Amino acid sequence: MAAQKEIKTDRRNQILFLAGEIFSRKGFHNASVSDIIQRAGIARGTFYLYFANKRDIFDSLLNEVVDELRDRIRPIDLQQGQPDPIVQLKENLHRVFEFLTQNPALTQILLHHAAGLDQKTSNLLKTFYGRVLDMIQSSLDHGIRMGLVRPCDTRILASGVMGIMKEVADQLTGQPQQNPPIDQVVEELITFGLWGVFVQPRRA
Amino acid sequence: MAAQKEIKTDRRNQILFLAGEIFSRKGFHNASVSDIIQRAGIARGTFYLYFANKRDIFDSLLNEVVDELRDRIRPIDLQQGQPDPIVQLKENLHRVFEFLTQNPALTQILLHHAAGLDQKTSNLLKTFYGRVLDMIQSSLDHGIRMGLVRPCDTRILASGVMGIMKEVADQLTGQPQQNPPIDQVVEELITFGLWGVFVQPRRA
Amino acid sequence: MAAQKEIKTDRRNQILFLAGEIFSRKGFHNASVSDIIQRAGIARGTFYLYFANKRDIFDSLLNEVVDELRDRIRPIDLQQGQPDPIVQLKENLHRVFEFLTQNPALTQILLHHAAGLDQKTSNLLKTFYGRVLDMIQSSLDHGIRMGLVRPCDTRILASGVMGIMKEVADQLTGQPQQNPPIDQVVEELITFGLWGVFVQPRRA
Amino acid sequence: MAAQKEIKTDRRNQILFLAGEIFSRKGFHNASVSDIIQRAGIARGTFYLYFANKRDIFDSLLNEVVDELRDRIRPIDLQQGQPDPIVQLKENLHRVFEFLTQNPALTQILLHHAAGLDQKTSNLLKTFYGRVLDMIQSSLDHGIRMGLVRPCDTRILASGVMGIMKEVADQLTGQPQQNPPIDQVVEELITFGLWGVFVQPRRA
DNA sequence: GATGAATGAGTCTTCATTCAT
DNA sequence: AATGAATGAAGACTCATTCAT
Repeated sequence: MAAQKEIKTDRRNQILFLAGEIFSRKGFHNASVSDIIQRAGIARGTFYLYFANKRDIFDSLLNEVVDELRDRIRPIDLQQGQPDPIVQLKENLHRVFEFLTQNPALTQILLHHAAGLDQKTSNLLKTFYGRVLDMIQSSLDHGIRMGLVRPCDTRILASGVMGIMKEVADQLTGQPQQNPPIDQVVEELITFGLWGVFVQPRRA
Repeated sequence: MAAQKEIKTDRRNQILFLAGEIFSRKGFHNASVSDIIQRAGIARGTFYLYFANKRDIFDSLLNEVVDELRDRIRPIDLQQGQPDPIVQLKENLHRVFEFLTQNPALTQILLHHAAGLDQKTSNLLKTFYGRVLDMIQSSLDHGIRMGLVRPCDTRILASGVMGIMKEVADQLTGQPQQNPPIDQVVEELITFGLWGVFVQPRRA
Repeated sequence: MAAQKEIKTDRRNQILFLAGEIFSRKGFHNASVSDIIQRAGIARGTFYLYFANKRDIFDSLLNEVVDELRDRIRPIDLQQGQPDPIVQLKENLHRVFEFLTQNPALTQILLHHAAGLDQKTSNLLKTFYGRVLDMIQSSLDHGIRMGLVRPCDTRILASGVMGIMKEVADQLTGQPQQNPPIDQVVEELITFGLWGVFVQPRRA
Repeated sequence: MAAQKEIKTDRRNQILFLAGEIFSRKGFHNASVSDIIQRAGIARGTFYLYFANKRDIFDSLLNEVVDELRDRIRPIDLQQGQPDPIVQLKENLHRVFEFLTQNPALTQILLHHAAGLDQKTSNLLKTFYGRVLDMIQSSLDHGIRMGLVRPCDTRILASGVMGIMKEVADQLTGQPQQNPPIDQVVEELITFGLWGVFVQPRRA
């Protein structure tokens, strides 16, 4: 029974994975159920044994990324005894980019094919990104209060920070290519976020 | 004759504008020609008097943004006698955000509904964004050579910079809301890009 | 007023003629009103000043051929004092082929584009061809009674005779080419119809 | 598997047959896919399971006639030991009329609804009829050289002969009716073609 | 009379989903 | 569980015809 279940799960996951590649390449509307079953080598009816409909399989993929990212993004703990906040930040970025680069198809789906599908998906994304945005913003606010971050419009900069992450993630997964090691990417981004690009230090 | 032509152009532009709102809200596939003609208050045949097909009107909108942005993004001229590079940078950002905030529907189409439509559109975007990316990267490279920018992986940071712009543009146009004045947004972004968020100056 | 009327008639005839060429080349369905007005250099609305609708102009052309052919095909008068029946036959054929070769477009419309348009046109053709068929058959019947024609299934042979005329007419008008003189064509056909192609005389 | 395939072929043939009746009655343009599926008692989508589009099913029907006729029309072999040429001719006619009378719908499609559909179909017909015409003409030429056929304009007479066949075929299939036996029709036509209708033998 | 922008009924075609085997 | 033939709702596009100018 357990073996049965596992087989079923395996089959489901296999279809899911292949569908991910298809959606990633073609987007939701251009990808047809025919594309998926052909790629998976299954019959049309079999598809509907594992997924309620085309939206269902897409949602499954999308939830997979979103859930995993939610897990990997952890609020920065400023209590004493915790690692340095910047180290925590690095670890966050590392965990996120590690997952995304290992799942380029899911990344492309999240970044390019989820927005604007319908209201339900829009809300899902809005909630997810909103939460991340809030986390970034509150970190900045906190930093300002602690005198670590210069005063600024934290809403705008939070957006900027998220934009950096999205675009770099896109760059890293957009096409099969040799990417720099994640550590280096993270290092560059953190340096950029903290001190910008200018050589001349900022004058108060 | 000129009046006639103008009337025809006006009608076309009116349909174009309303279609922009529809596409912006629903995306290409979920928006039907019926939606557009209903919104525009015209007959089905009238639509095809001004546009060859559904793709044609979408492409017209997309080209409109891309062309306009291309016009507004100007390479930074480092020759003597020209305005300070940072001033030029500010002007670029100002021109871009001004257009985008005034055309939220077009912005949403560009950011969310153009990717993955088909190969042709993919190529258009790849070319456009690629050119912008190159411009940013070469500016950074140039800055490094001139000793103004600290050495860094300019490819990654160029992506980051573009990500900032995309995400902020999205933020500013995503929903009807009161946005901060463009000048202030630009100021925040430039400060962020140059010096980051950290109060402590970077140590060599 | 008469001049006016004539002008109107001229314009109508001009459109009619050009439409004939279009229908002849494309057939009723593939020819569009746009094709016709473009060829005639008139506005869309103008077309409907002269013709009630697309069917109307087609019918006008068709009636033109059918009426003219009806005029040119005259029953063979066997009364004494009339020309030899075979001479009358030759004259019939001559009149018919003369008109058809001079109006290749109308011929093609009659032969290829009128059948199967709708019930009304079908009936028109059935009536016209039926009358011709009857005429041929009754001539044969008459000939048999007079001992000039050998006994035969006159229904079948009447069809055959009409088929000869249709196909030869098609051949003569199907494409712009140099045709043999009508007299010669008629001569060949009559010889063929009377004596066939065989050298050996038929034995009783 | 073989049974499956047969079922599928059967269904296809069934649709094909019924579509033939529809096209035969209404012609290509007046027949709608709705007509066909209604007649066949199938769903809209089912139609497109067996045929790529409306043209495809029409072409299939047309090719069916043309291919079959090509098979049934065999060049007359004048070598010694072969049946008398006139016997061969009779057999040709018999095979052709047998097929046509058994497939009146296909015959009507070939004769009335294929011409002028588009360039592709025009070429198909031109090629087919052209080949038949050449065959007839070269037979006549050959007959003249052998002294069996009187000298004549073989191009014109070849057209005439083909016209006979077309028109008689049309007559035999145009409407449900009692036709004379094929043998008798063939006999009449051959006698007509060889010796014409006149009782008086032709004088040199 | 002439114009041509506007109309909308009519068709073809696609594709996600179902269900009998 | 698996299959794939069948379904039909949905949507794009055409083009003959009208009518205000």
